[in-house]
Amino acid sequence: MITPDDLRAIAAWSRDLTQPEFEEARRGVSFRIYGKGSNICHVGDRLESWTGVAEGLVKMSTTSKTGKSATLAGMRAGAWFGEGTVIKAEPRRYELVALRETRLALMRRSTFMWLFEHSAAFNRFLVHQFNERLAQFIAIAETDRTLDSTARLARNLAWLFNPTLYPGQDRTLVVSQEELGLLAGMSRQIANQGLAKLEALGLLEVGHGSVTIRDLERLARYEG
DNA sequence: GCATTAACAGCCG
DNA sequence: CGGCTGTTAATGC
Repeated sequence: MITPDDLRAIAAWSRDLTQPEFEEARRGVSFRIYGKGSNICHVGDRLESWTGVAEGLVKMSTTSKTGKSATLAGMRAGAWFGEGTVIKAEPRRYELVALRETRLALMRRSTFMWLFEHSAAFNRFLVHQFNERLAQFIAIAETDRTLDSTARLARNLAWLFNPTLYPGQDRTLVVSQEELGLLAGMSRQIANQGLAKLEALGLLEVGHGSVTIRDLERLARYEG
């Protein structure tokens, strides 16, 4: 079972629960580690747990009929996902890949359903998260075909700093240019060029193995 | 033109 | 040292 401090650290939603709700959540969470590049699940898998990223970096993507892979969301430590699959008790509709060594927190379906039935705070969190994801997916539908590589990079980066999905995060993320390339669907070299462009515009600052956001609003809206 | 892979020197932790 | 960065060359759609 996860310690209270660890749960609070990796799950912003847990901080708003009542004491009994928090204890119920704590009892239902366990961990699992995935190696770099490993598949967490394929389309159609019945990964029945609600899932949080405790450490690492995960890509959620779909593959079109023509075989092209498109990123739906990048998720860093603190992200939680899979509620749609758990609530509807249906197979996953997307692929999940660990872009680096990743530790996932798995919440039993029964625990999730208990919180869903009993906790107002938990439901508030779910609504906010649904709302944010919907906005992201609408953005994909609107613009994905026309965006150049730099704009795709900008959007994928902005997701990782979404203040609703990651409340209280600072402006710096430890992430390599290769990982950003994997996330945004481009080679490391092109990710490198894109970062240089965005840095020149003052939207972010590139460090050695890290990125610091300077202007999240403009980064999220960047379209070339 | 814009992307990819391969290669490599240089830098950083 | 090992990993990451910045850059170039060769090549492909």
